[in-house]
Amino acid sequence: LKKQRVTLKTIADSLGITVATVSRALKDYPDISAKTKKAVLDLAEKLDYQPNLLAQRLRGNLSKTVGIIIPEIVHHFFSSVISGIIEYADEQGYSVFLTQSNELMEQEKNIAKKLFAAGVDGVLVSLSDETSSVEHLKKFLEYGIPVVQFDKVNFDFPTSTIIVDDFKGGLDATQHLINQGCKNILHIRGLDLPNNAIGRFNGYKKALENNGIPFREKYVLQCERVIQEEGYRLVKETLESNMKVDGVFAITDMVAIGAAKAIEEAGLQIPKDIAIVGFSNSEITKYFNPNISSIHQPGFEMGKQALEILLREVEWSNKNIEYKPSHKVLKTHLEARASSLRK
Amino acid sequence: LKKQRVTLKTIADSLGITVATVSRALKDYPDISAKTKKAVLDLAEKLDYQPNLLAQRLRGNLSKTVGIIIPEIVHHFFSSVISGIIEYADEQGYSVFLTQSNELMEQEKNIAKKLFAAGVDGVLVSLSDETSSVEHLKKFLEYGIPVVQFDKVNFDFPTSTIIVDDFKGGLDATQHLINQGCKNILHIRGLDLPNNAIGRFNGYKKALENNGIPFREKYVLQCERVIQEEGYRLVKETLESNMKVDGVFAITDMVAIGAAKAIEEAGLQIPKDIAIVGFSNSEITKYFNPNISSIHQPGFEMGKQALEILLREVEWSNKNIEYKPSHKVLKTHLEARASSLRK
DNA sequence: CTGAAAGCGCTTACAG
DNA sequence: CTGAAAGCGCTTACAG
Repeated sequence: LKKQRVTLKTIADSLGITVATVSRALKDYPDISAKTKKAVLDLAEKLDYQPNLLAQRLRGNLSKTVGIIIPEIVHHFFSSVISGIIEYADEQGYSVFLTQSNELMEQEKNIAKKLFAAGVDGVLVSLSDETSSVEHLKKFLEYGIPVVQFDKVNFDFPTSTIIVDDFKGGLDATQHLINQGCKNILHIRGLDLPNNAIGRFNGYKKALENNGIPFREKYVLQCERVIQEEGYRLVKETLESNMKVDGVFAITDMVAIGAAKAIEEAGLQIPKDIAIVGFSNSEITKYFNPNISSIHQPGFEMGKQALEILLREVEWSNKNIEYKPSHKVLKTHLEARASSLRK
Repeated sequence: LKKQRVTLKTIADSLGITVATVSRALKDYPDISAKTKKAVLDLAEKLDYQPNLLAQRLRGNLSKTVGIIIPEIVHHFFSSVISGIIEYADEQGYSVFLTQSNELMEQEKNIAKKLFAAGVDGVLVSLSDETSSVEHLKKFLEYGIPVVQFDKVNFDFPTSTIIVDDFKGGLDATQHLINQGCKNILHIRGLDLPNNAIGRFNGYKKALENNGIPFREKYVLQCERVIQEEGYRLVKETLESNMKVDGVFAITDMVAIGAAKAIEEAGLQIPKDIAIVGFSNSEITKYFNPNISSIHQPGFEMGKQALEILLREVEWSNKNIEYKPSHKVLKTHLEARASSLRK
């Protein structure tokens, strides 16, 4: 014998009034008599009435749901972002429709359709590494559904963005290696498209320039996918080719760890022979031996702020208020550890 | 100028028919004329019609949403579970309402209320370490909303469960240490309540018994919280007390890493002086130096299967079919690595 | 073969 | 102060 869910009707019938009155009493409308209000509130409390969210949302033409498209859930940085989003969504009475693209543009397209069908009020997206066009996301804007891009964004797509200062991160990482005496610094970069790969690369270049170190194309290696194995492969090949290397700035911590393995296998010492800096300051940097220096990226904060921006725009959109996309850049900082500290 | 969402009415008006007919045409009802059907399908395609999920769900008295209560999102094992859940939910046309308890019973209670209000069709829950009573989850069952517990479960609560074989894991881990020549094996256990802490502890005990090694209370240390720092603190204290230790079986990989740090700081060698085995086979075990031996736990698989079980029960519940809770135990296996292999 | 009607649970402008 | 009615977008039993 299943219990039946308590609705406005349950309360109304039991009190001999209409659902309209019950609804108003619960929502503290001014015109309700004190007596009725008390009766309704007491009974609602007693029966543990919970409004049906689906009905409220359908009626209000608002789903109170936001979609998130993320490249990978099993990932320290992204799961931190998710955690920030969920916490703030909860505070604001929003539900979150979480999806992952697995870094594939095709999946991103399918997901976009589903989110649209689900009637989300807004979308938070971090683009896949493959995403070369954002056609599949334009539909949201056409229907007045705000989109906020975070971490991996396309600046040609006119939405708000929130990223970390990848340029500054790349600059700081490289300057730190130079300060430690490195002169032949390898940069293992990411794919062509993602702004974070570009920003970090530009920071690397600028740091060399600032210190009068010539930029050499062959000191920039590109991952086919941003994974540990690629860091390992690229550094192994480089060391076997007898290129002179005394520092490595890797696009991510996992790539840095791959590099570290190749360096150790070559019989070289970290940081004495080759110093290493990664990016993200993920948990793993503190457990790998040697501890990996890294650029800290505030994931939780990014998630929270991305949703703040989005919900503000959702409100504006509902009120038909025109707004301009905003562009936020969160600060990064270097956490110098054993992998680069030569002292 | 925002575009308006396409509804059945948009199509009906444009074709001069009623929404009922449009609905039937789209759902491939038998009685529709070929001509009407084609006209509707063509226009729906052209306008990229997507049914309003809220309306469908309200009408069908099914939210097609399941709630997940998880202790921590930023956690390798749990994020793998989430990933498995989301993938299968997507296949089945379900949405997922993801929440985290932060290992706090109080938060778990609040979350349960929210999930109920949200009208989820079912709930997947991994209990917080603190959870001593499941009163807050009973309401779901009373209303015919199935609950499946995973990983950290309470067997007194009559729902289906899916866990890994913690007993076998603890047994294998300890037997392995014994095989490597350890005779004085420390077990760093988790809290009193979680079944996984109990199972692993019992496996430890049984392995000692199987090998005629006496069980000694003082070789079992308990974490106040299951975190790295506790592994460090407990092992450090033990070593300082001059207790004889040549092996450590830790409740989790992070606790094992804390233990490893304490051992190294004491000037002892891993695995020569003290061998270590952790639990979960998280990513970090492969990057820590020395690589940490661990018991593999299939997170993605657990998430997927938990949802499979849940959705089956949701269906039964909707059809008022009686069912008995099922209890699934996934296999674990040891991944022996440098931290315990003495050769 | 298709329309008219009812209803899922809610909210709110309109009456009285 | 409260009721009656309409409507959010859908589905489906009932007519014809």
